[in-house]
Amino acid sequence: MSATNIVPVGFAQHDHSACIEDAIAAAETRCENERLRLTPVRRKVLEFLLREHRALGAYEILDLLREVGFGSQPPVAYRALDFLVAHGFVHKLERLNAFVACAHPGQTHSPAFMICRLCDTVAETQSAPTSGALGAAARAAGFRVERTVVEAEGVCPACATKTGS
Amino acid sequence: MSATNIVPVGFAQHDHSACIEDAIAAAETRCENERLRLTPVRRKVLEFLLREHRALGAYEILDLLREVGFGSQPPVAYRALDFLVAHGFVHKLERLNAFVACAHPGQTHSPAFMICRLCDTVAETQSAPTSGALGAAARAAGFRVERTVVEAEGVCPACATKTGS
DNA sequence: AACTGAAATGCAATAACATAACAAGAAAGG
DNA sequence: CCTTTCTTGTTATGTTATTGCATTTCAGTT
Repeated sequence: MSATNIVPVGFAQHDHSACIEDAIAAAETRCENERLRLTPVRRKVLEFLLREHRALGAYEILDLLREVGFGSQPPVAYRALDFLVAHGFVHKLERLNAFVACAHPGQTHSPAFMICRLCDTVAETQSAPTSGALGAAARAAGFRVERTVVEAEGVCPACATKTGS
Repeated sequence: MSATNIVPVGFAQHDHSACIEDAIAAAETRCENERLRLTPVRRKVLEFLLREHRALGAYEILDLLREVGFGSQPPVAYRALDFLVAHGFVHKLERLNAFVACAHPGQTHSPAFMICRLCDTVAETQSAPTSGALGAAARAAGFRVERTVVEAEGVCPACATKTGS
């Protein structure tokens, strides 16, 4: 992994239309390889999340699904999200009860997030759960860590500049 | 801070009645010093959380409040919890949408939690948000971290033993 | 092509979590 | 005592998430 892979992209400009296409294509490839089914609903949900490039609530996603003619009951969205989260295409932000497309698809990762409380922009980066204070505490306690939620709330560079703080 | 302070207590036996009394007394002292009002409802909620020594949902707390004669509408519980969380007596577990009494009252801290997915026991420890991968990413991105959510999900020692895994 | 079992979807209902808005009461400070 | 502020009680509503069940679709097999 090169050093640039761990630089968050959420607070920077980038070629967005290409990033969507690439991400969809990568997801398709991976689903084929692993015999997973990227069905129309699932694909559409992933596409919405990539397009918006921000955290969306399940009901926002549901509204978008309705607009394009899919079922509009909550389970439709939640099931698609469950699939996408289970396979690492999407992450859930526990702090916001919302979902974002994974910014580092394909890499095994323990994601960590920076969430701007002013503009709600989210940047994904990597955490290292087994090193650091938490890993040490878990080893000391005999706790087996299977998954970590790491979310930092604060102010992103753009908002810090705007508000002059 | 001595090394023993970072050892989680959530997976170990301890003198529980003493720990409740001490924590309540400490909260009272601190509220007096800081001109905070530990009102009957707030005190009772803190007491419930200390007594149960596990994460309780707001509606579980509400049921307990009802049983002892307080108002039983959601805002009653949420307001007490808001106060207790704001002043560090209680933490919210974003992963569970539930609340636990702080295990390290008085210390300034960025809490981190280990949550057993089998028995729901929660142990609190310390995280070091500014060091480690997340801190480095935040500095690199120019993101100002104000608060961190660090929650590890996994299996506690007791459940690992029970299930033989 | 028909059969079968597993997976996915559609849908209705409901559960679980959380807040807004306003009236009434209690405490602190003058 | 009076005013201001904080706290509580209550009604109503908003938001997030799941359960259960019937139906359809899909992959693999006959």
